[in-house]
Amino acid sequence: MKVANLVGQTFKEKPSDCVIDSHALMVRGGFMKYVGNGIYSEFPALRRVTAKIENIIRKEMDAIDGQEVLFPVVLPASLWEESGRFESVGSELVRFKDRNGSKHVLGMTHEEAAVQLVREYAQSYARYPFMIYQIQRKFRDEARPRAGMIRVREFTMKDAYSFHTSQEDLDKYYELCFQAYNRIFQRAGVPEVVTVKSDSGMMGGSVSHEYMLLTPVGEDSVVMCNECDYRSNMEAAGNRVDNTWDGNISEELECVETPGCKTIDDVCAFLKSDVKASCKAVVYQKNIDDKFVVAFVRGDYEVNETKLRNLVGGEIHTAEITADDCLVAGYIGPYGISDEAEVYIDVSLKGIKSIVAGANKEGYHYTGLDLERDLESVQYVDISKVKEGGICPCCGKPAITVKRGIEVGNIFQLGTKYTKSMNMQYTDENGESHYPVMGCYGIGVGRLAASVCEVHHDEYGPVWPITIAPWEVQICCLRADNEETKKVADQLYKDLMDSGIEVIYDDRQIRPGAMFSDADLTGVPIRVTVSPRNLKESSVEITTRDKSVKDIVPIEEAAGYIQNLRLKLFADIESHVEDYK
RNA sequence: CGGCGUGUGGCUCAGCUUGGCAGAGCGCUGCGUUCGGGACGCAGAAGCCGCAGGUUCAAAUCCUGUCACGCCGACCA
Repeated sequence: MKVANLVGQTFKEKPSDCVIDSHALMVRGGFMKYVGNGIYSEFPALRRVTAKIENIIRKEMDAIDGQEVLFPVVLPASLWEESGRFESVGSELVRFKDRNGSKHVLGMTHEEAAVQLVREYAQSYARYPFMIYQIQRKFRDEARPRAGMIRVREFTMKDAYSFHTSQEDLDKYYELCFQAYNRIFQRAGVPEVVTVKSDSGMMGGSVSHEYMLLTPVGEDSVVMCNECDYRSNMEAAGNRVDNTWDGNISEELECVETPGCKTIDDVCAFLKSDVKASCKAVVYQKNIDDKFVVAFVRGDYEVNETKLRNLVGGEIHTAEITADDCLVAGYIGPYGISDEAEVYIDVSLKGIKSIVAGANKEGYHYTGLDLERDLESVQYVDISKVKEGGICPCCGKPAITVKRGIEVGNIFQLGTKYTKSMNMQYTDENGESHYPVMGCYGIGVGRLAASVCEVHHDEYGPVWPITIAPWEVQICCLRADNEETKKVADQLYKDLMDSGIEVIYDDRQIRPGAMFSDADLTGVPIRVTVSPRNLKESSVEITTRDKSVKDIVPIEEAAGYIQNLRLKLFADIESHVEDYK
């Protein structure tokens, strides 16, 4: 391929709407073009990257006996009505009617389609276990697309679905898939992807993990322990709080006037008390009947809405409290609260002897509240967000750290949620019917490409790992108007192509600065510079995009040198790929 | 869905306060000089100033509405 013919344009200036580096570089480098909100087209350079990622995924899925299939993008609503998700999923699911008025959806995930595909086939236990997967476009009408290709509405995803006759068999396969995923990310050149326990959300099921690429621009919070292997995403992270400090002593319960103090900071400043010994109320309402749900956490903690939602057992939304309600906004406390509200008390309040809390009366707070002494009964639940420096729920040391990450993949144990609702059964050895248990496994292809760029780039452009780079070698022919130079570069291009190396060749008659800048933006790992200056020494210059190699090599040795360097770069990445245990 | 902001050649933006011929740089086309980190000169093409309505002799500029996009939040496999 010649740069001169490559469809896609580079830009010198950063587009104004690009906030993160990978987005700006991928637009500037001619990798992608904006089409609409959360919708992008891929130019050839990016398509080559995503195709390579897809092939890495394909190989690893096939290695664990996956079989590639293809589901439709448009699915009849009736399928989603079977599983109940036509109603339960929010407006991310695009629903529409065809010309006959029958309802359809755009596939945002394909559990239903997977069950539909195999429920007749897999009626005998002898067919199990098996896994099917596809690599295909999905559309999710996200509330807020952002960060270029990292969070989009239309995207390519590999989604896999496995079917088993027992939980034990699913466990075994889940572990296999867990390892296959590690290998995929290692092969894609990002061994720094970490796995975390996660909340399974709308997918249902119990066990699930997310694969997170740690980067400050990530939109998810990852909770990690510096002392042990504990890792979790914020939603699923258990919180432990140490409430043994000097001065945590009992005091008398007293109702004091706190005029105009509606926030925790106001109250603590007014009463000159420690935030640690305060109680914050966060009020929600149930979506079904608007009943109030009051969450009490220690003043310096935040509510983890996912954990609360799981406890409440239904959807909740932030409450709007009016004067007519049973709650007094700004002065809500656990002592003397209306029994019309559902109350949850967080573990962060456990063991505090003297708490400042709202008095459920306009302008008043209690001091000296001891929940275990003053309330009839206290049941502590875990509904707060973990904090930096918190206590690890695994090893018990105060070594929790919170980092940002991009979720590049996830795996779930679905159980029988879909096989039951969609009535998929098989007959076992004894002639009895059972519902198979399922696992599902996803990887966002475009998001992975963008994430790799986000983690591997410098100020001039992406630094693609050779396994997913759009090309392996780039030839820069400086002074292509010079006959001798052009001849050598042409010959090298031909030689490399003949030996099966993926080469992009820049023989445009542009100034060196512009050519180097464009090459940096393309991010090809190996660069060969052919120029009159090097030819004086009968040599060419060979460098790597990450600047670790910079050599002057005689022309006749160049092709061999490049092939060796190329193999070395592949081997470097392969050395990080773990074998199956 | 709430808050803030932005819409002017392909890209980055000025012009809007105080209404008066639609501008610059990059990019693009041609010619010439240059040539190892985004050169320079000359000549050129390219604009429903987001859209609709209003005020006015006159609107990119003022008013009203609307749409789109971005950021923060809510939400999210």
